Amino acid sequence: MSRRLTARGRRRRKELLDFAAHRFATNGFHPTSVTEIVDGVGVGKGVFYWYFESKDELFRQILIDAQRDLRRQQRQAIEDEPDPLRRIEAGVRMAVHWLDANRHLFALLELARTEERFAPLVRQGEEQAVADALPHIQAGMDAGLIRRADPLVVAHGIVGVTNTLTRVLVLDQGQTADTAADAAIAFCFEGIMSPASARARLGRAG
Amino acid sequence: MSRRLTARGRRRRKELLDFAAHRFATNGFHPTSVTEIVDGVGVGKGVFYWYFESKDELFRQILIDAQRDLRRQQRQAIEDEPDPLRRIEAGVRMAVHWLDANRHLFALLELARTEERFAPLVRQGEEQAVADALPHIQAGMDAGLIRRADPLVVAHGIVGVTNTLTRVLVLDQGQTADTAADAAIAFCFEGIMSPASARARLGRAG
Amino acid sequence: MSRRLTARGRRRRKELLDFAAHRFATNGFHPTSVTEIVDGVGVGKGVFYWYFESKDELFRQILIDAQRDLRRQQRQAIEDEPDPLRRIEAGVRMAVHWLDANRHLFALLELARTEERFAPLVRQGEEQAVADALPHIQAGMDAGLIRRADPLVVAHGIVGVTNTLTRVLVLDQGQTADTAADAAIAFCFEGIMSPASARARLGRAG
Amino acid sequence: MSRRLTARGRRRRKELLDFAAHRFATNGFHPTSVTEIVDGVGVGKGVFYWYFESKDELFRQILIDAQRDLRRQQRQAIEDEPDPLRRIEAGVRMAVHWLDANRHLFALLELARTEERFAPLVRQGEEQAVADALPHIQAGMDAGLIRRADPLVVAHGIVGVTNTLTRVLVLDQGQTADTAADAAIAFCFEGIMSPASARARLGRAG
DNA sequence: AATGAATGAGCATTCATTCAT
DNA sequence: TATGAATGAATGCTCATTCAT
Repeated sequence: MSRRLTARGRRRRKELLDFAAHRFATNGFHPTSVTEIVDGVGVGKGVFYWYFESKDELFRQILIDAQRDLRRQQRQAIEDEPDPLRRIEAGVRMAVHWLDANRHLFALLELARTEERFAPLVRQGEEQAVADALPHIQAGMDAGLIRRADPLVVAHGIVGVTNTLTRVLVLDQGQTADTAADAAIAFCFEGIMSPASARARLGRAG
Repeated sequence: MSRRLTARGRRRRKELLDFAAHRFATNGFHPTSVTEIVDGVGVGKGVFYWYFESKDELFRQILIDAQRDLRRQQRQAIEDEPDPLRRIEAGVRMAVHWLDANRHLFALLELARTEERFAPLVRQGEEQAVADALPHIQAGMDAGLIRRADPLVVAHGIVGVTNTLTRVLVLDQGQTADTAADAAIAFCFEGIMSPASARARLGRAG
Repeated sequence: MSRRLTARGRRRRKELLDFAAHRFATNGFHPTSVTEIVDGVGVGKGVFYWYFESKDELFRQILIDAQRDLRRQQRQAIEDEPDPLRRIEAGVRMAVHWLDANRHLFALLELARTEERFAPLVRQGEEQAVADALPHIQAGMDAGLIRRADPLVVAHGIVGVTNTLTRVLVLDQGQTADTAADAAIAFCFEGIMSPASARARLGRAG
Repeated sequence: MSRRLTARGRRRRKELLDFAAHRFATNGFHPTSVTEIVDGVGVGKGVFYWYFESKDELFRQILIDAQRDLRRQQRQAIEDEPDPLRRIEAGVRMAVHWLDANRHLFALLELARTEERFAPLVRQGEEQAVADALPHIQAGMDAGLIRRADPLVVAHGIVGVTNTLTRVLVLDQGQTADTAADAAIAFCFEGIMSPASARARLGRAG
């Protein structure tokens, strides 16, 4: 594919991508038919296959675009922060906001992870995100701000808390992105123990 | 469809449930056809519809059974622990072990969450799990072991970290369930900050 | 495929094969749709795929059956003839009659030869037919009844004349199979030269 | 569609005809799409429909051109031969050479004959070829060089042997056109019987 | 003359479900 | 209980053809 497109062509393609993304998120990938998509956009069936090689390829394109957009925004959000912990905080905050604003894409990424055909793409994006976070975590450890631990575990833990709390607090319970971000950051930074019991545990662990 | 079944009938039904669960996890729900399932088990199509009203209902049954099993095992793991933090730890540890041993059901639960038709079932199971955890978290707070915070946030945070780290460390990277459980518990209990910076942050926060 | 079929199933399958063979012969393979076939037989679309793996496979089956039938009849026609030339004559005669009686299959074999996907099947059948004829040609040569020449060329020449004259005389011009068979046999046996000029040519050739 | 074309236009048209002829011969008429053709030639779709009314018309044009070319060459090959048998021999020889050199067109003519839509064109060309041969056959009979028989049968017999042996010996077995021509001429002229048995048969037949 | 974009009927095939036996 | 056979709507995709530019 990768046709050379006119401005009009690029607009059509975008229209199809957006419409499909919303339908996939609402209805699921399999239950959403190509017919449904082209009818929704108001074009003939051939148009779909003019812009995309297949329904699968369209989905892949949506996933790639989504991950690229999130990454770009996270980078921008982070770039001016000098402090490692603040950089992590900014990244988490931006993730929550992005997932809130693009909840259909959030749903799609989770969906894609469950289909062997698309999972590698999601995993790859996630590895990228973790790789992006790693230097800051490392810097935090070097500066004595972050506990010594496997930076990969730290990164994945942060991602897990962020995604889960966004889903529950923002999407299910309707709280604001900022509230959810605060909660996620607090959980990630301090854990659940009280300072007293933490000290006790630390003492035990060495 | 709550037929009264003979022992042989119950075995047949179980066979179908198990085979379908594995196929769904490997291939996806939609791409796995009823024909594929009955062929795999070696029976005719009528048998399927004797035991299950529909393919959807079969999937629902798998989900219900899985959640019931996990819950039962978690309860057993917890019941002898007197200390709230230890109860939480035991719960997390059991979850990681169960998700490791039943990774196809893990995949299925994630899959079901992405399909509006099945998502309520998963959400309901999760709410149940959170409700089960809440008293212990509350007890931990009352005993001064756990930081004061919204217990719901705490519960969901724990679940998020547990699921994510199990997926990444155990399923993707092949580490043992115990290693992953240790990592999850450490992350949840202590967070990522070093004691020093935690003290600083606490001071700031009030 | 090669399902185990009940008597009813075998009848259905035959119905589909016959109907499709006639449609393919009249309309062509590509222009005849599966829908057309199942509608013509008066069954649902699934029935087609219950009995055949694909439209291609159905066509292949038709070709195989046709070639098997022709071969069987030729064998029977020949078996009581003691004289090699008479055996060849009987074979040609039977071929003309069969092609007349099964003109739709005649058309199909020619059609199949033009599609790379099916051509090997036709070529194989033809090689079989030639191989079947070879011993009689050889016997004729050994008995001094047939000119010494490459038996393969002889066999293919006979097949070519037989097919062509059947098509032109019987199918296009409406003459009887017997008339066409006489013409084919005369052409093959004696060629087109007059005895006088043949003698002259023979003298020349040595 | 008999547009007046510039020199460049004529070249483009020829390019499309040639490319299509080869694709049709390799892939079949139906399986070859217009898109495939225009992509192969490196032009847009509009160009195709500028030069040809439809895909069918393009195919018809290829067939007409092919038959015209073969006929012209056969005429030239024959014109200097005074002897009727030599004229027939020259015609057969040229046919074998032409079919060898233009095997894709050979395939196309056979293909076209199997599709009711195009068959009349092929039949017409063949009737033309037969009509062209008839006077020479008649002259041969009048001169006592050719056995008295229906000249039409003689003509079609020759065509059948020529086509078949060319296909088998040249295309399938890779022999030279001249070898095949020799074989075809020998078969047509003398038939398969030995002189002795021919005499016996002649005596019998009258 | 030429292009990229669009059309939409049509195609082979699948599949959840039903039913007669 | 169980089976083989049947249903037919629906699916992803193709393709000859048309059209605005």
